[in-house]
Amino acid sequence: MSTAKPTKQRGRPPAFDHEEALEKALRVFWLRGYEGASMAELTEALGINRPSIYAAFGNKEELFRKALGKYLAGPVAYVAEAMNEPTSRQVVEKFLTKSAELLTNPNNPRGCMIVQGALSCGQGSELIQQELIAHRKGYEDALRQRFELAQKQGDLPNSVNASDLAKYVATIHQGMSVQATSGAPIEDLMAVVEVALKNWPAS
Amino acid sequence: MSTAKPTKQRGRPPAFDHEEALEKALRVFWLRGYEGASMAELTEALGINRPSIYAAFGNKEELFRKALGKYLAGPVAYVAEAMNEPTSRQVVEKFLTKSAELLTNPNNPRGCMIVQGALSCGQGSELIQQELIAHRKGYEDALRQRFELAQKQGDLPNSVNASDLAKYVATIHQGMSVQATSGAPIEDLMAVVEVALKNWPAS
DNA sequence: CTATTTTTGTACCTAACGGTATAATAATTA
DNA sequence: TAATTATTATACCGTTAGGTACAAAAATAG
Repeated sequence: MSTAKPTKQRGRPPAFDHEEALEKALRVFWLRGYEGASMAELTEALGINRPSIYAAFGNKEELFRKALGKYLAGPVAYVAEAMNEPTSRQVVEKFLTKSAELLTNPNNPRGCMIVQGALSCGQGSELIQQELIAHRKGYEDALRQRFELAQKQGDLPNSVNASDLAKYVATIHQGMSVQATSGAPIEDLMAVVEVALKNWPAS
Repeated sequence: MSTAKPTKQRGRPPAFDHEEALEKALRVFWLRGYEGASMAELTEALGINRPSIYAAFGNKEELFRKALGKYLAGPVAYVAEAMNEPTSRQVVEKFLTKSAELLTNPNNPRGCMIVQGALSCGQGSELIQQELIAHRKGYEDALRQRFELAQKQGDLPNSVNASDLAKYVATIHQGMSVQATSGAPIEDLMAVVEVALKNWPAS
């Protein structure tokens, strides 16, 4: 069967690019959080009319999820890369260093969208809140698994608890996100990373 | 001049206690954050009518500030106490341990109100956001000063940077607040504290 | 050229938001 | 008891929230 879609579409052509619009929505949600971002501000930022947003993305919740997808695939892609570093120490160093860069990058809103998107929220946003919690746990779990691998490979002592260590690194990352939102410059976050890594357990 | 106020007041007696009402408002703001807490939910929780709230506390912003005052004077009073510990190591141990207890206490909402009250927020809440940032910096600065004192007293090496160390501890605390909101039990936070303290610089 | 399809733009919906006018109520003072 | 004072309770204000009905517009298909 031929599912190759024809280049010529039937109706009136869309006046905006979905990916560009999502990129703009991402910036608003990143800055304001899920609840803090109003549809009015989003409409303004996307430069397209409200019914077009709803036709293209569903509703505010769906728009947030799709913008979050862009966030995961773009600015946060370094996390998966960091896991491929040869040793646990290098994994953490890369993860935290890249985090410090992202969290304070002047081209972005400050802080991490997964941390701040819906940390405290009103009664209507618990679903989004839970989804972000799940994402945070996912990253923490990836660290834990990587540390367990490191223990098998022998670059991390078996005496340490991989789960605790992962939670420690995740805690540092989340704290740095708060620090970035408070205005801490990258130098300060780098200093924190250095302190945090000063005594990394080595075999 | 006699400014001693008479025990008998003039008009209709208030039907609620200001301090109790503030305590209830505190719980709602603590759980929901500044924006996430609606006046409807606050009115419900306080059990008094809306005009009475406005008459007693001004408006939502003022109510938040007064509830925050209760938070600072009550649940968070341990921070000032922790500074009186004899050594910098003990200061941090007490600060972080007590934090872990508070952040996960089942009698409270999860997490720290100063961290989560208005981390990301909409356009109307930047003032509250800035005030909470100032409070976070205040605590961090208290740690820094305490560490500088410790260096003078000789229980902390002069080679370390007191400012960086304070930011490190504040980052751990703020990260633990996020972890608590994500559902981490106290044991996990205690384990993080242990890792964080494992190699505290000693003279 | 006409019919069909899809998106756009205007204008609007209901509900919830923070906040308040106003009158009834319950105490004290004279 | 009558006047005064402060608080309560009802009912409501204008604004903003997220979301949509509907017709005009711009393309393709026959």
